Amino acid sequence: MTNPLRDARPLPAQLADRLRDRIADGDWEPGHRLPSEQELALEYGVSRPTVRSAVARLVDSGILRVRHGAGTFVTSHHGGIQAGLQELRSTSRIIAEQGYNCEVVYRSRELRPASAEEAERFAGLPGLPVIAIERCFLADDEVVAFEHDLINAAVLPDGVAAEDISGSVFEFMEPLGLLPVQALAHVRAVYDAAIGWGPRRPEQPLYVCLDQVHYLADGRAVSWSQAFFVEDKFEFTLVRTR
Amino acid sequence: MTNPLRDARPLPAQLADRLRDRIADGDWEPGHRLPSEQELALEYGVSRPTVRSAVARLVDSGILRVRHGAGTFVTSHHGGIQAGLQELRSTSRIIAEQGYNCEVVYRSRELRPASAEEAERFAGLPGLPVIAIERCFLADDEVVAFEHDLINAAVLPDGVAAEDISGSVFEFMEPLGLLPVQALAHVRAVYDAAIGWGPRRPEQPLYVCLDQVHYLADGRAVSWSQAFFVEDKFEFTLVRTR
DNA sequence: AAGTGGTCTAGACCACTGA
DNA sequence: CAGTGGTCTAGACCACTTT
Repeated sequence: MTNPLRDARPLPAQLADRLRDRIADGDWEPGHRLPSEQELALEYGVSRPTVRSAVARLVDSGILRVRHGAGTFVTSHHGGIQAGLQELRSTSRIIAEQGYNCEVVYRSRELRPASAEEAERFAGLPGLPVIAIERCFLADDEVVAFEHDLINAAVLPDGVAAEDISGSVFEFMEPLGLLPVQALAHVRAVYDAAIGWGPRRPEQPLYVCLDQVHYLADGRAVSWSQAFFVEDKFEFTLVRTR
Repeated sequence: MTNPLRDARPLPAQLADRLRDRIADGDWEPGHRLPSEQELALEYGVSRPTVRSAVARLVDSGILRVRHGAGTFVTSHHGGIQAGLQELRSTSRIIAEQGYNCEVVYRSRELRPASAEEAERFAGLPGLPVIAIERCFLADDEVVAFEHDLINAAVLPDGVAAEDISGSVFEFMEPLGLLPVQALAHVRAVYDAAIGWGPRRPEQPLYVCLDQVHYLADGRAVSWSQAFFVEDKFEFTLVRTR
């Protein structure tokens, strides 16, 4: 059976957060060299592969740069909200961690049966109850993303209503023990005036779309999320290796 | 499998290719379970972490699906050219490996000094010699991508001319020992009629742009590539983990 | 030469699946 | 229950950078 107590995040992700915080706090300035992987392993009481995995995450996010034989260095970064594509984080958290004031505005929230196409995403039958959400994200009062979410209501405990959800979906799911641990994402470019809404929508309806299904630790699909990031407001980085 | 070759690719990448080939050959059909990680490790003479790393690459590409406790399964795939974003492969190879006939058409090839902005990408000075290339990729006679490349001519051996380059840039660089091992990529959405050219350009000028700098094993930046993938012709997949 | 990151191994222990 | 994948460790050896 599933053990609800043992859903701590993996060590590399925890360590990456601690290192990210130290950099954000100015503990290590841009250009500065971090302690060696060996030293970090000792300091945090983990193995060197775990340190390497944590560092790799921050390299993906564009925060660190590694130079073979020389060391690991803090990069200085440019415009846009930095986001590593490979790390699964809630949109609001990505925005907030960059020092912006993040606000989430809901346009609609509705419990309804899923269409055949929608149900297929959850490997479920048509008519499966889902909570459909439309919302947008603001960073310092500027619209930076729109998001369409479909939450599989079958995995939610009884008595949860669509109106209970506000702000971050991740923060809503976490106390229920339903935090997604993995997402299978597709990347698309979208040019569609029907996506944006509200008075502050961007002039040009051009978006990077992350179409992703979120999975729980037990493999169940918990949500289907289509996030539309306003082009130029985000800086999506990615490390590709041979 | 001890690895006697000096500049061989990492074992996980080699193993991923061998598994990919076996799947392409129909050795394992969609839906079928692969041998366990332990068995694959024995069969190929590598450790289990190496097998896991290889499998992770194929999961990123959408070719495999892993079910905890049950096994690793071959997925059946849909439309578009499948490409895992995290794996660095040449555009022509991605297309060819999906069974399409890949053709590369060059529009221009030119040796010239880099502008200030361009040189910055290479951490070089303005005036740095670069080879600028414009080309497009066809899969089964259909245009699927346009690409602008800038190759740092300072890393090329003397006597190499812009006209020597044809087909895949990777295949041109490999025998020179200048194969990139890593790319730092930015993902953007682009809607611009100035990108496409030629009689077969797509009706709608909407692209997923991979803006990437390629690095050699010694850390030198060797090329700056802006690849514009025609929306809907590619299926870029990505696994995001917590 | 010393110290750094790059790669890979062997193996331990856990959680999950399916018979 | 046996077998599978999920996670993490300890350490070996190599290539590279710096002194």
